[in-house]
Amino acid sequence: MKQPRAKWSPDRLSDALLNEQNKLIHLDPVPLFATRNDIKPWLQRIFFPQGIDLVIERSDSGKIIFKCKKDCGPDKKFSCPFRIRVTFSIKLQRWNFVIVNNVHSHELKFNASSDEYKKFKKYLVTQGDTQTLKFFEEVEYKSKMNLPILPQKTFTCDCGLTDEIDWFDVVLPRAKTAPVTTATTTTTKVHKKRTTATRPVPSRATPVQKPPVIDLDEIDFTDMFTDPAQRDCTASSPSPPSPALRDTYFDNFTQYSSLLLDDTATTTATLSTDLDVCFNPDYIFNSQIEPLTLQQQQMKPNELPELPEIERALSQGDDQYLEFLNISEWS
Amino acid sequence: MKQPRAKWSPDRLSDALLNEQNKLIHLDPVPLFATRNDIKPWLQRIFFPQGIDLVIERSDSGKIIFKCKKDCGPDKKFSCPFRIRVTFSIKLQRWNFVIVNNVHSHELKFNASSDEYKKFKKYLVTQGDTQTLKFFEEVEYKSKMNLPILPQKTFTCDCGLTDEIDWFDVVLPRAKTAPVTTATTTTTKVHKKRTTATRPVPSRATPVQKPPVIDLDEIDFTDMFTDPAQRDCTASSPSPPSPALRDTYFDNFTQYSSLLLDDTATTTATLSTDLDVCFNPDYIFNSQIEPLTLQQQQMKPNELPELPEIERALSQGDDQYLEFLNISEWS
DNA sequence: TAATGGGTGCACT
DNA sequence: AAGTGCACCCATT
Ligand SMILES: [Zn+2]
Ligand SMILES: [Zn+2]
Repeated sequence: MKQPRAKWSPDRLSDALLNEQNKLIHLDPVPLFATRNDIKPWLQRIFFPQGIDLVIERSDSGKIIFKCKKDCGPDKKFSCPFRIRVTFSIKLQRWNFVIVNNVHSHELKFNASSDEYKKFKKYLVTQGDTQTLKFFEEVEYKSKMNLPILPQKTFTCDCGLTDEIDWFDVVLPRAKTAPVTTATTTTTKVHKKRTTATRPVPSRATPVQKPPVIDLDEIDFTDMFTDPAQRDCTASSPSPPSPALRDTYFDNFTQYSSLLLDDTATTTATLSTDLDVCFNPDYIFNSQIEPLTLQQQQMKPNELPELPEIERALSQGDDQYLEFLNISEWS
Repeated sequence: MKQPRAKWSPDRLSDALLNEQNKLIHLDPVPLFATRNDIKPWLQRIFFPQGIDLVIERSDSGKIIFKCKKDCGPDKKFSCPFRIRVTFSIKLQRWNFVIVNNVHSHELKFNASSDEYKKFKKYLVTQGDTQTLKFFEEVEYKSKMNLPILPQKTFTCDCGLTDEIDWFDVVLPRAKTAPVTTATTTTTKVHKKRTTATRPVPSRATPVQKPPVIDLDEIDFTDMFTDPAQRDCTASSPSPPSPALRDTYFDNFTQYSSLLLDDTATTTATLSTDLDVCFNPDYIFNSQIEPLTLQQQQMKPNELPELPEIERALSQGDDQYLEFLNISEWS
C-alpha cells in the first residue's frame, strides 16, 4: 500500500472528493451487489450529482475500472486521470471501491442530456426505483435553473488559521497527529469567525493540494434521529443555516472531536448523517439481495457505524497503515 | 472516386497485393454472404496464407473494417495502414470488398499460433469445411518447415528492360498506356532471359512503388478446362515444370499480353486461373447462396497450374531457398 | 441497408 | 489507469 489511502463513507462523497485530492479514496461501507451490472448504476447514483459522468474503461469478472466520459471535441479535453477502481475481493467476498487520481482535467458539470444519464434513468425505471428517479428530477431541475445541485455546506474562514482549521477537514487518522489542545483552540477560533468570513470555493476542475475549506457536514447532526423513511431527498436548495443552527453544528463538532480524540472511548459509532448527495440509505445499503443483519435492521440507516481506519488498523495490527498514520507512539 | 481503383478477382489476391500497392483494390467477384459473420472467415481464408492476420477495427450492420492484428510489443509496430473495407451496398444487395492502403509496416508472416487463426480453425470445424482445414494443414506444415506458403510464380528479368516489362504487371487499365510494339519486344526479351537471370525481390514489408515482377499466372491457361472436383489442394510440393510446359507458359503470356494491349478488345474476361493460395474455387464461389455461373462451372479448378517452388525461387532470386535446394546453378 | 468516414464504450484476452 | 478487438454510435454529404 504505497500510496496514501483514506476511507470515506460513500454518503460523504462530496467531502472525500474535496478533501482527498492526493490520496486513494476507499469508499466504505458499500452495499453487497447481486451482479456486476448493479455496480455501475450505484456509482452513477452518487457521481452524477457530482457532475461526473462515468463510463467503464475496462472490466472483467473481477474488476471494473471507471473513468470520466469524454464528451468534448478533439483533444479539447486531455485524457482525465480520474479513475474508480472496483475490484472483487475473493477473500472478503465483496467489491472494493477505490477512487484513484481524484483530480480532473475538465469542468464537473451535470449533463441531463448525457447518453449515459439516459441509460441510467432507464435502469432506474427498470428497477422501479421511484425514489431515486424523484431525486434526479430535482437534480435536473436544479441543473436547468443553474442552481447548485449539491447542498453547498462548506465555507471558509479567513481568520488566518486556515491551516490549523484544516486539521478538522479529515476523517479520524489525521486528527490524531494534532495535539488535542491545538484542536480545541482551533475549534474555538473557527467558531468565533465562522459567520464573518466567507470565500469562494476554488474550482474543482483543477487540483487543489490543501483546499482551505471546512465541511460543516462534519458536525451536522441535526436530523440524526429522524426516521430515515421520512427523509426528503427532493428537498430544494438549502438555505444558509441560522446562526443558532451553526452554533449547534460547532458544538456538536467539538463534542465529536473530543470523542474521537479520546482514546478511552470504546464506541466507534460516528453517527454520520451527511446529506451531501441527499442520500437515500435504503438505496445504498438495502438495495441488494443480502438481507440486513438484525443489528443493521435495528440501526437507523443514518446511524450506521463507520469504523475509523485507525480503529481497524489497531484491531487488525495493520502496522503498515499505522506507520503511515504516524501514530506509532499512539497509546 | 478520387483514388485509382483496380478490380481483381480474389483468387488472384497475391498478384493484386504485389502489383497494386498504390491503388484501391476492389475484390470481385465475391460470394454472397448469408450473414455478416461469414465475411471474416472468408477473408481469413485468403489472407492467412498471405501472412496477414486480420482483425476487425470497426463494424456495424452495413460495414466491416479490417486491419492487421497487432501482435508486437509496445509501439514496436507502428500502426499498419493496411485496411480492408467491406461495405454492404443496398442498391446491389451485396457486400463490396475494397483493400485500402495496400502496404504494411511489418513483416508478413503466417503465424499458426495466432489467436485469430485458432478461432478461424474452430469456425472451419464448426462449418465442417474439411477441405479448407486440409489446406491449412498444408499451410502449417510449410510454415513449420520454413517453406514458402504461397506458390511463388513471379520472377524478374535482369535484362535491363525491367521497367518496360513492368507494363505487363497490370490488369487492363495501365496496359493501355503502353505502345504495343514496345510491349511485344519486351515480352520476347523476357522469354529469352527467363532461365538465366534472377534477382531478389524486395521485401513486401516495405512499400514498393514499381515492383519489377511479372506474374506468369497472367498467361497460364494450361489446365483451364479440367474437372474442378479433381483438384487436390493438399498436393505435395510441386516438381519443376518441363521445358515444354515453360514454353507453353510464355506462349500463353504473349497471347494474353497482346490481348490486353489491344484497345479494340471489348472483353475484359481475364480467365483467371491463379492458384496463389492454392485456392478452392468451390469455397470462394460456391460456399454461399449464390450459384456458380455456367462459365465458372465449366472451369476445372484442380488443374489450375501450380508453378514449382524452384521456379519461384529462381524468379524471385530467393537465394536462401535456392541454397536450401542447392540448385543455384540450375538451368 | 443512402454512402462513407470516424469516436469510443467496454469486455475479451 | 492492462492493450485492443469489436460494435454501438454519430457526423457529413
Ligand atoms: Zn474527470
Ligand atoms: Zn499490415
